Amino acid sequence: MTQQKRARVIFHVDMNSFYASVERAHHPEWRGKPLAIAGNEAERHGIIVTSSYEARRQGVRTTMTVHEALKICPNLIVKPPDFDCYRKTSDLLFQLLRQYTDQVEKASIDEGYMDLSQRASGEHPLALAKRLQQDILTKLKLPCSIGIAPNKFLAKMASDMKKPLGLTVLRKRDIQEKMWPLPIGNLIGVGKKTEEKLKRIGIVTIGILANRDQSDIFQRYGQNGLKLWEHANGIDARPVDPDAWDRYKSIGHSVTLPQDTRLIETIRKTLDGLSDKLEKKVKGEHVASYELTLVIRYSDWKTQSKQFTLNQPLYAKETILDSAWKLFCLIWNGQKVRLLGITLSEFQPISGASKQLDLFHYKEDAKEEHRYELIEQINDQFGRGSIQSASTLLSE
DNA sequence: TCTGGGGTCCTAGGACCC
DNA sequence: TCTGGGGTCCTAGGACCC
Repeated sequence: MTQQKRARVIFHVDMNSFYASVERAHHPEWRGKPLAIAGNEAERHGIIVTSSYEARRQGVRTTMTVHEALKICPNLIVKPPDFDCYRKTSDLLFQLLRQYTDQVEKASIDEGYMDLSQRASGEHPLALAKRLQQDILTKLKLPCSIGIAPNKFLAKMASDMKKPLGLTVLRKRDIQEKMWPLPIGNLIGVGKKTEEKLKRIGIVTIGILANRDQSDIFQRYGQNGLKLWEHANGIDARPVDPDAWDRYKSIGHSVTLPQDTRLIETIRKTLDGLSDKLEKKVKGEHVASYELTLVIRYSDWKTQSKQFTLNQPLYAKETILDSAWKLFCLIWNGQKVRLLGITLSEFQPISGASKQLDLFHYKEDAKEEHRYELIEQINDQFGRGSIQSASTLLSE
């Protein structure tokens, strides 16, 4: 006989305008004022990353340019981002969450899931959430919203329903009343493109999707559509996975150039800088990569990428740069470049039994040897002489 | 609306094999 | 001989999220 499974108790903790709130915790004089976090406009990094609720009330939105934002909100305080500080604050936040349960999954820098099904105390979930929210507010001076539901998806929808400082319970039996009337664009996973597609066949609310024929949705929109249909019906079996965050699938860096360029020196220098950052990151994670992807974005926003699988582990700046440069020379169409990116993937821990060598402290000649082997492999795969011709390009 | 940077997942089409 | 069909693997590109 099948036993009725007890509903899980999942929290989704979502920090309210996290970067702006962190800045405000450090700058009390900004309290109650419209504040936005944005990069340097002159270098074309000037878009709003996040903003305080005061700024949002005046119409400031994420991805707006600073220029636009200042037009509609002239008294806006614009602060460049301090990601190191946000990461440290995030660490403190998750330490705090883990005092409540070890079943905590970090989903991004400012949001996480908690599975409180097995909590020892008989405390009501809503009371517990209230206590947690107050705890975060008192200890970190940061506001958050918490969604309480029987699965991750519903918990995330719930935390989204009331901001800032919201506490929302979304049970299965609340779906029809609380979730189905919402516009289809509010469903997590439905972006602009999908919203348009769904609206074209009359699906304008979450409820309409939920009540459409499941196999019809699958036939039209495949795996993605099926997932959306399940979510619209409150179905989501994904467990809270405390280790998910540590299992990186890829690590990448990209940068939009101050100006679109064809200058080979600028491109080479940019790739050099990205390789440098990647080496540091990969070292910190104690992994080596067996796959590299180069991304080029052109003036017209067209994006090109090329992936390269290596039979030698990749972890040193020189070899990352060699591979990236090689791929650039292979795929560049000669048009002005707007953005360059390098992403590493297919990792293996370097402390593992597979490699006895301490990869980061080995001798220079071994390093040269390794680099040579890599260039050989690149040449084998893409044709001899291309690295040399790349160097020739550079010296022109 | 002239549009950053960090990620994840899915899909369509080609290569290759039997 | 110009020609089937199924399965698997790989890769580039797109959509989405914060």
